[in-house]
This record gives sequence, structure tokens and C-alpha cells, in this order.
Amino acid sequence: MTTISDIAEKLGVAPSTVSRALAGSKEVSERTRQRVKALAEQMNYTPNLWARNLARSKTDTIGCVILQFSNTFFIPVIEAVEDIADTHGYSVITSQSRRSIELEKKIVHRLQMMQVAGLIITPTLEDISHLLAMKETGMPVIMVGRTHPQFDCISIDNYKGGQLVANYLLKHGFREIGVVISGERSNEPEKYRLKGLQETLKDNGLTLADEWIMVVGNNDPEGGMLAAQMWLKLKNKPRAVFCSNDQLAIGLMQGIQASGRQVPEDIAVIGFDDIPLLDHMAVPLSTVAYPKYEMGKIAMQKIIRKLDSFDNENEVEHFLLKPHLMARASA
Amino acid sequence: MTTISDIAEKLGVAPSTVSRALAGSKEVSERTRQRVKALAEQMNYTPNLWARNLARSKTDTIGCVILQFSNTFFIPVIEAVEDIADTHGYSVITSQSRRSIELEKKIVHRLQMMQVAGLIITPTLEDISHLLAMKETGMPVIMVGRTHPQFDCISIDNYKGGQLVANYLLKHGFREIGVVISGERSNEPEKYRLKGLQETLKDNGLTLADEWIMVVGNNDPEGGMLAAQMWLKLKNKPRAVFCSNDQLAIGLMQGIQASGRQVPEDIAVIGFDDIPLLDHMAVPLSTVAYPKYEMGKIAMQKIIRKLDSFDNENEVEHFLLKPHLMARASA
DNA sequence: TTGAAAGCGCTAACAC
DNA sequence: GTGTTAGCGCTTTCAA
Repeated sequence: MTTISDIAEKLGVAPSTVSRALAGSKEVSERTRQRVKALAEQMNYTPNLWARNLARSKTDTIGCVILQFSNTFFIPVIEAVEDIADTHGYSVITSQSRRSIELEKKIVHRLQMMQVAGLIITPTLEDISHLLAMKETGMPVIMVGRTHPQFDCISIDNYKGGQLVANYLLKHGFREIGVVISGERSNEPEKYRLKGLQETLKDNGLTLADEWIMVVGNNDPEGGMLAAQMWLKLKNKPRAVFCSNDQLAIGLMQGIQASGRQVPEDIAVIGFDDIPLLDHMAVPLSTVAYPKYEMGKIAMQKIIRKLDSFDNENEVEHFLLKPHLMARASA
Repeated sequence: MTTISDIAEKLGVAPSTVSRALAGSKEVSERTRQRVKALAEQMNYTPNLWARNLARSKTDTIGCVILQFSNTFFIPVIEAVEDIADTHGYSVITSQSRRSIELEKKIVHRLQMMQVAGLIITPTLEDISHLLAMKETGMPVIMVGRTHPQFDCISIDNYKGGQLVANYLLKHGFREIGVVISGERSNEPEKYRLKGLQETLKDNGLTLADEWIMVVGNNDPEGGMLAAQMWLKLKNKPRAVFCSNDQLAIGLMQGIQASGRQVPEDIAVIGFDDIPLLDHMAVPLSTVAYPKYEMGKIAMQKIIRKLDSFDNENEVEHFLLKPHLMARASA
């Protein structure tokens, strides 16, 4: 590995001069700059980031932690973060916590050891002590898709999302409405979606029967399949079902169809997230959509503002984007 | 930020002692270890990775570069890499090149600056100079899903995949067979898939007509939609079409269906990759599957073997996994 | 414009 | 067992 000193030596100049030349400092003669750059190129010089960051005691790296890559609605968020970071000279390191608080902590701890300049995270929220600790060191931390009073957050109005679903179903004449949820204890978005639906039903003189609240324990199509079994066993079946996310809805639809029943004839289904490929499903899934790229963009912009100290240190800011209903064939 | 020296000072010991205690070295008295650990905990000490790596002149980080997150077949690969890395004490940084050679180079260069211990990459192969350069510094580099004579590779037998498709279609009585490909100039897997199909057809006395080779320029469902337009315009239509990946196939099916034609009645469709959710499509897509998690696992294991120097430095090894046909409803 | 020198936080000989 | 010392490769005052 060739270092700055190697170059300096060969050129008979000081390492600091090489450093300046490479950094494009104005305080170096044009001639020196040229010589340095040429030799660096020729010697195949690669700066050592660890050394640089250590010397500067800071990095231009942003940590980005999402729940899981397989939930494809995170992809546009990631890409927005990457895009905005890039235009501002930041680099991003993305990881998935796989919805495990232990893994989340491990990742965050490592990012901390790497002295990242900021953190964008969709936390499980099962524990936030590690996030509070980071924040206390002065590092900008911003939550995406989840909210917490002590942190800057960019999320969507999940309650409103639930309302949209309820109103849509009511408008289409459904009165017997059920739900499928994961039931994860710290899944606040899910709770608000449910609440929005529930309260809107109530406002319309309807109640969400307990046995129509199907709790399946996970967020994958498998959970939806399980819900289908539950629904089939119900003597008194809801005519429409809201799933707290698209993956559940997809599994539900398949379970239903496998039993010979029809969507939406026997049961209307509506999801949440508007992930890719929904148009291509056996029955295109109606769902609640929201601007995912925008979320990542705002998150990264907020981080940059904080890093540039254009923001009041002690204020937390919550962005809440509006969801909208995307009607397809399933409901 | 509290440092090792802060702890040393408060305890009245040398920084090196603290370092040893924290590293769990045996050469420290139990009592000292306890005191150090307690104080470190209390002072909320976080090791500085940059400093550590610089001092050690090495890292325990592996770089992993894939083409795109949105092509979900990469997810199991990533997870395998993460899993195996973790059990061996390595950490991994994953990025996507978005199929851009410029971005790929940028990412690789940065990983190089970070002195990663190894690199796992699905390269675009449009240019490999940067990869050769890395390899020459002695860093283990292994390709996943693509092959190159100068690099260790873990991939699948794409030619065989094409054969499987041809044989399957022939067995089911199809004789008029077309293909949809991206046509990317350095997409070797696609070329081999096509070749496997083509030569098998030839062996059976059939030829792949030029006008039945639909080149769409990308790998997304949009490309498939485009192919549908091309197919519809054809006066002489192939009765079965092989798409070089599932995303194309999904788009193709949708384009076909939107026109009122039926899959597989009017046109049989078969894809490649076996991405998630295929079971849930309007018409479940028949495709070529292969062990994705296994690929990531082998890649990481190979890296570890090289890092432990259990491998011959100057031998390149190519792993080729066997694909198999996953028949569903589309063909 | 350039050089010398100190230091970022940690590790790893080498002594004691 | 523990301390001393010398870096790792780079940046950044401070002088010249």
C-alpha cells in the first residue's frame, strides 16, 4: 500500500504538502499539485479512510438502518437517502435489522464505533436506549416510518391511512369489516392504522368485532395464509378485510383463493404500503400508498441540515406525509 | 467521547493495560480487568473503530456489492453473507451498484479506502480494471452470479438453465419458441441462458428465428411490457417465450393479459430466478430456480478461507451450482 | 508556498 | 501483570 509519505519522499517534499495537493488546497503551487497528482496516480495511491477520519476526527458517512430488505417498500427510501447523500458529499452504509432489537443494537453500536456523522433508522422501538445514547453524543438521529417524541421523525399519517381504508370500504357498501395484523407489540404504525379504521367505523355506527381482528404474529405472506385459515373457520365471516401491510394481504388472498373462494366476490381485501408488482397479482391489490422516495429524501435532508447546524439543536421535528388510497381490483 | 486514555488516567494505569483488559487478553489480572470494564461501562466508552483498524492495519469488514436491491433474488444472497460473516466475527457493508459501472467503481474504490478485508461482488463486468487492481493488492475478491477467468466465482450453470427451459417446453409440445432478453452487452448469464436454450432447440431440429429474439434493453417489468408489444405486433407469433429473468416475464405476462390474450393459452411464459411472490401472480410463473442462499454462503466461506490463508493464493476456483425447473401455471 | 511537528485513538512489541 | 514506546496514515496548526 502506498502512502502519502511514500509520495512525499519520492518527490522530496513534505507529507503535508502531498496531503494538501491531494486535497485540492489552494495553498499549493500549481506545479507541485501536478507532480503530486501524477505520481499518486502512477503509484496507484489510495487514501486510507481510517487514517483520514481519525486525523479529522469525523467522517462523511451516514448510517442507514432499515427493518428488512425483503420488504421492498424500503428500497425507494434507501435510494433517496443514497441520492441526496451523494449530492452532498456523504456516503451511506445501509444495513437491515431483520426486525430484531438485538441485531439493531449491534448494528447501531458498530456504526457508533465507526463514528458515523448521522443515523437514519427505522427502529423496532422495542428499546431505544441505544438511540438515545447516540443522540446524546450530539449525533443527528432521525427515524423513518416510526415516530418517537424524543427524535426527529419522518413518517406518514397512519391513522389517516386507516381512515381512508374505512371510508373506502364503507363507500363501497361493506359493513362487515375485519382486520389482519401482526400484533407486534411495538409496531406503532400498525396500531395507528388499526385505530384509524376502528374509530371511523365507530363514527359510522359499526364496531370491529374481536373475532374479526386476526392477529398472526408476523408480517410476511405466511401470516396472511394463516389469516386465511382463521377467516375460513369463522362461522360469521367479515365481507372485507384490511391487512396492515401488503405482504399479509398477498398471503391472505392466496389462502382464500386456494380454498376456492374468490377475491373480491367472497371477501374484499385491502393492504398497506403499495409495494412493487401489486398490479401483477392474481387479483391486483387495492392498498394505501404514500411517497416512499420522499421519505428518504426528507430524512437525509434533515440530517444534512443538522450537520450544517442550520437547525435548532433542541427541537424535535416530526414530518408526517399524507397517504392516499390506491384502488385496484381486490376491494 | 471517552477514550482509552481517559479510562487509564482515572484508574492510574497505562493505556495499553486498558486496551488489553478490554480486548479480553489473558495477560491482565482479573482485578484490573474488572475495574477497567466497570469504568468503561460507567463512562459509556465506545471503541473508535478507525483508530483500532489503523493501529492494526486491518479490518474485519467485508464489502458486498450487488446490482440492485429491487431485484429481490439478491436478498437471500446478502443474508447468507451476513450470517456466515457474523459467525466468523466479520461485519459486512452492502451496497448496490444499480447496474452502473461508474457507481460500481465508486463503491469499490471507497471500500478499498476503507481497507475492507475482502470483497464479494456481482459486477457489471463492463470493466474489471478496478477489481483486478484490488485483487493485486492481495485482497480476496469473489464474484457472485457472474464469472470471469481471473477471479474466484460462485455462480450457477446458466447454460444448463437454458437447456432445462428448452427441454421443458419441448416436452410440453411447444415448437415455436421465442425469447425476451435485456441485451445488455456484458450480461454473460443472459447470454449463456440464451445459448443453452438455442443449442438445445437446434439439437431438436428447431431454430430460434431472429424476429423471435426480443431485445428490450432493461431487466425490469417495463422491459417485459415492451416485449408484449413486440409480440403482439408479430404476424407470426411464438407460442412460448423464455424471458431471461422473472421481472421481464412478469411484465410480459401483464402486457399480454392487458391485451386480452391469455397465458398460457395464447402464449406460454417462463422466467428465470424464482423470485418471491411468483406463486401469487395472476398466473403463477414457471421459472428456473437455484439455491440463492447457498451462493452467498459459499462466497463468504471462500473469502474466509482465503483470509485464513487455507487456500492456494494463485488458484482461481469456480463454483457452479445446478439450477432446476420450477413448473407453475404459466408454461 | 512549503516544512516541521504534534496528534487523532488505539495496538503491539519490548521491557521491567 | 503492567508500563513505555513507537507507530498506523493522515490532517492541521504553526513557523519559516
